[in-house]
Amino acid sequence: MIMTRTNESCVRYFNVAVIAPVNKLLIYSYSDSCLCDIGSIVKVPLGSRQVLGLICEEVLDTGDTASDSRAVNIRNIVEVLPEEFRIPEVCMNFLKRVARYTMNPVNALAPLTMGIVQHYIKSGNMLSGAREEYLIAVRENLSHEDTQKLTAIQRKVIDILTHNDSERYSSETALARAATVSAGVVKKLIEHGVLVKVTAGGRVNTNLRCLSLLSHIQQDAYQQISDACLKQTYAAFLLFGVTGSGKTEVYLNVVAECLDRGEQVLVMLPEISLTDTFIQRVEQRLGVKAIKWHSSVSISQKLLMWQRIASGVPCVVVGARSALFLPFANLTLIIVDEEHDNSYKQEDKVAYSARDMAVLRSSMCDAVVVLCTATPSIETWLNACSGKYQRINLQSRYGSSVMPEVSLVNLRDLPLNKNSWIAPVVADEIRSVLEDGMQVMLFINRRGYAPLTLCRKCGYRFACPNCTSWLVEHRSLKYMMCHYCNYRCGIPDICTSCSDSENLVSCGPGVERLTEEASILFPEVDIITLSSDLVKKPGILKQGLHDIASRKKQLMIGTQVLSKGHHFPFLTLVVVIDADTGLYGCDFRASEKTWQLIRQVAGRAGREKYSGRVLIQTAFPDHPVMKMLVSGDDEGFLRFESNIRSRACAPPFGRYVAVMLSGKDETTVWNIARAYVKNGESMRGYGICILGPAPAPVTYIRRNMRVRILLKMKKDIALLDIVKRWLDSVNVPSSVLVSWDVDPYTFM
DNA sequence: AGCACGCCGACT
DNA sequence: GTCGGCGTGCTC
Repeated sequence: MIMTRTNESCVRYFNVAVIAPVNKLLIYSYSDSCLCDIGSIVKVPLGSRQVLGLICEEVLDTGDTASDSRAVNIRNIVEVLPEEFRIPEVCMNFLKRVARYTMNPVNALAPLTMGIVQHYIKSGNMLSGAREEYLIAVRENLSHEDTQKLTAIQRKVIDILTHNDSERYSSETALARAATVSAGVVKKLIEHGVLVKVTAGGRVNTNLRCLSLLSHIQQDAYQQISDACLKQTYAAFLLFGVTGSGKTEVYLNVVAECLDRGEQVLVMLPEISLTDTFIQRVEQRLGVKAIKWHSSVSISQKLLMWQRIASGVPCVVVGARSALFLPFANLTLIIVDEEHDNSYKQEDKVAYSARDMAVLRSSMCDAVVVLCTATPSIETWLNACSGKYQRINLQSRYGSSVMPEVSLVNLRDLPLNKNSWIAPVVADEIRSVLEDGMQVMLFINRRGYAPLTLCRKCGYRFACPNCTSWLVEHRSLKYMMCHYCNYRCGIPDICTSCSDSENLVSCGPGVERLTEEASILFPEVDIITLSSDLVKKPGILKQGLHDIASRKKQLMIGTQVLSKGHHFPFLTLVVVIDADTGLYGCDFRASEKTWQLIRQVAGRAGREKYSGRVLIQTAFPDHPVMKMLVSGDDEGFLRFESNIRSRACAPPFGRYVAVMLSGKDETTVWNIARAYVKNGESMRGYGICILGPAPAPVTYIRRNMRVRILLKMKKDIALLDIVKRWLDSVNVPSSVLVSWDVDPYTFM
């Protein structure tokens, strides 16, 4: 708490990040010094209305030295929200660091931390009955005598809870059903305190714990991380383990220990569709109610959890990247699962990498961070090589399963038939596996039926009227669609240009077309097709995965949704239909992405007693990525790829900042871009190299012309301050939108 | 985001 | 001369 100076009669001045599109901090005054400090959420007047704001720093020299503060009329803070809405100091420092790193004002970042509070205030402080979720557990230290007093029926309930370790019950009726008693019995036991409701952040009930036995290798890994957590200082780990090596079991043991010590833990997952299954696993293993945090959790639930997290109660939060900005008061461990996954990179609004920011967050609060993956990003792998992260290997699969054998199908020697994307030899393989009663997965990273439709008579190609992109035919959904702006129209039967109706052809394969081919090749087989647009409703994916696990479906055809996290015991053959998309494109991460994706998909095969095979169809069998996928030489690939990056001074050896300008009027956009480049010449003195302006690869999106400027520099945070000044140096009209991305992932 | 301010065309 | 369209800019 900052002391009030006696000569100033208790009036204090603060820089406030208001929740409004204002790109700087505003000064407000407050006259009751004890209630308000850095991290307080306040209501302030802004023009004619009131908005929420976050107190960022105290201004000690107003009036005298700050020349502009005299010119403005400093208004008073209207209200300070109660203590339970205060953002802890570490979180404030973290926000400021992220703001500097991403070259944004704190205003732009503040909603990430306090957005839910804003929702709550806006809705008139109404909490629409946040029904608290819980698990039912037997009271700790229930004595033998206590049990003796119970009736036989009541003991049935206790038995269910104590003997069936891996099952957790989250409602009275579910437990009653499992114990074949009436709900009243369970209710009475709760009333008498024999059973308790375990809520999120509640005291850890250790007799609910059921950790599995670890192998020697897992035990070593666990020990290293556990020891680091005990030291209460920052440490970063790369937990490098092939799919199926038991990474999760390793870190769940550490999570359990942290909770026992009364600490807070964050587990980040790349995909929200994975959280429910994961939370179930956490709750079964650790016997605690986990806090779920992602976009589809209700506001009232979120607010309740937000306050609990801010109050510092021990808890485990499982969430998407947005959970990183929660007001943890006592965070000691962050797990970043599937650290290589590109969905950790947020690209709209404020661009940031949740993985990198998780490392930063840990280092700022003396926490331990564990990056888990089977296919590390080059960044993480190099940090592990240099000793910045401690590397832990889990290189053999748990139990008896072995890594699948990978081979290439050279499409140059074995060309595909017309309108076919499954090579005849591959079809034979698939058939023989299916005949053995095993499952097959065909992987193609393209949604829809066909990526391009053209007229063979006049050469017309169906393109989006608003973007520089082809319209993708989605035959099952009965429309053509632009994957950039969501534009849709009916599937044409005549050419837009020459009105010919005989010569429209679909070019290239998508999941739907592959399904069509497979159902002709294997008519007797049950096929399931999974892609993000076919599984929009949450239940459908779950049902689909269930059908696969129960062997109701033998052949699965899908996009990326199939590559992550799932476990199919009877899957023994994985076919990568087109490994080459993007491999020779302009993207400097193309090799890395291809390697990660194929390696992940390959990891789905042969995870239990049946060994797996992977076939990769490629026209470039000599490409180093393909060669190393076959040899399984992960380390070799990572070394090879980092050598290339090193020579080009590409990330992570140097830093890129991508700047994108877009607007309806081409000339204005180009003029602004040129003004930026001209002003940028002065940055060369700092070793900042400026490239462009150039039209973006997707030149138009929603009729907006897009022009790109790329900056290359050394990795030095001070340089970003210079770049920020450069970004402010051009007067940009509101018709042009300027956005930037430090450490960009894609350049589209 | 709102709201004021100002510049320009249409209309009493 | 005055009303009102919207593009531009500011909010402590």
